[in-house]
Amino acid sequence: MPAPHDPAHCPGCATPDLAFAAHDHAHCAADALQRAEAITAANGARLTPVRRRVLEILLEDHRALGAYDVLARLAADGYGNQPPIAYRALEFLVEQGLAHRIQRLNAFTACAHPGEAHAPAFLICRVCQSVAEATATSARSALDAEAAQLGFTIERSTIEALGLCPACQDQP
Amino acid sequence: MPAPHDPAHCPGCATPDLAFAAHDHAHCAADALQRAEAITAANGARLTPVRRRVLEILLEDHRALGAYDVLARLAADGYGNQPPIAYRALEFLVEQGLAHRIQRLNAFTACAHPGEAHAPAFLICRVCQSVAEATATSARSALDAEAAQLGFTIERSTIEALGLCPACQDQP
DNA sequence: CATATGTATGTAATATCATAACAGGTCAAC
DNA sequence: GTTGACCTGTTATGATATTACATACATATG
Ligand SMILES: [Zn+2]
Ligand SMILES: [Zn+2]
Ligand SMILES: [Zn+2]
Ligand SMILES: [Zn+2]
Repeated sequence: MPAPHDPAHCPGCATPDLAFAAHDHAHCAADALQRAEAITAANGARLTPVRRRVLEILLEDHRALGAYDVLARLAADGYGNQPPIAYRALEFLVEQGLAHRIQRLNAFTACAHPGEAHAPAFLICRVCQSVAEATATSARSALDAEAAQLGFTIERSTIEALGLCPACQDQP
Repeated sequence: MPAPHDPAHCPGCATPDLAFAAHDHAHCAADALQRAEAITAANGARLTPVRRRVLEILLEDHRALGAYDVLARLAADGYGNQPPIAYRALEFLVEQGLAHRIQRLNAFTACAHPGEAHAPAFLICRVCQSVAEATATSARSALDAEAAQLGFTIERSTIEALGLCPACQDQP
């Protein structure tokens, strides 16, 4: 088990929204898993083996996986291979704030900021399929303001963008 | 054929984002259809009977319809009843900027500002299912700025919000 | 007018994504 | 040790979307 560490002094943790930047992803993933344990415990929820495994799979890289992709991986690991197995675990992770659903892709990705209140925006590279979770605080406030003008109360928002990540802009 | 009119002096046209406001929706829809004729003509595209009918169906109110809902309506009108009939017409309308896809609902809605460059945000009421197309210019700029910081270039964005429209907030 | 070409529509088959409903297992509280 | 809550396994089905190919229509050209 990795030693607990202080995010404020960790080079990996200091850089936000690092999906597109070179970073110690093993650290990134291990840290997320460790937080997941703490968060679920605090919520009185159980991070069971399947659920934990699904999170590990999502954490393998900064991409989004469809439920059936996850399911195939689970089946290979000896878990059940029927859709509800994957959908239930994914739903749990989303409820606990450990994963997000990407509407545009009908897919799921691990949350980059578990346990922190945040308004995420997702930047999806149409070439390499990587997905970065950016902070959309200002976009979200602008949206709230616009909605308020029309008398609409926002409960949940979806902010996603499709385009080219830094790496894929350089080799067209 | 309705007489052409000057949007700047038309009460219906003067109020933007009127989905939630009481308005002359017949005017709203007729105007959109008339614009659609002009836009497709200008683009050298053909607003054929099916395509026109699909747009009319979407314009019936400020809601989003699934492809199969549209398809059922088309079939009732004597058009083909296989999925591609609906999907192709919808795709055409989206390409021409006459309709938008609502990712969250797997559904389509008529564009409220056809022919105008605009960054739309969709406000979806979870009670009455109405969908308002708001202008998300400032939210979109904020998103562009955040993306630019990460070196990401946005090509298309999806901004959607789920919540309560003014009418549904009053009767909970 | 005849025919070639591009574009639109009709249809069948299939792929992909998602949920309902129920059965059985685990675990802790009582 | 029984109860009840929750989790997992399984079957079946529903909802959304695309591929591939055939046919019909428009219009451009000889
Ligand atoms: Zn990482
Ligand atoms: Zn997140
Ligand atoms: Zn209207
Ligand atoms: Zn629009």
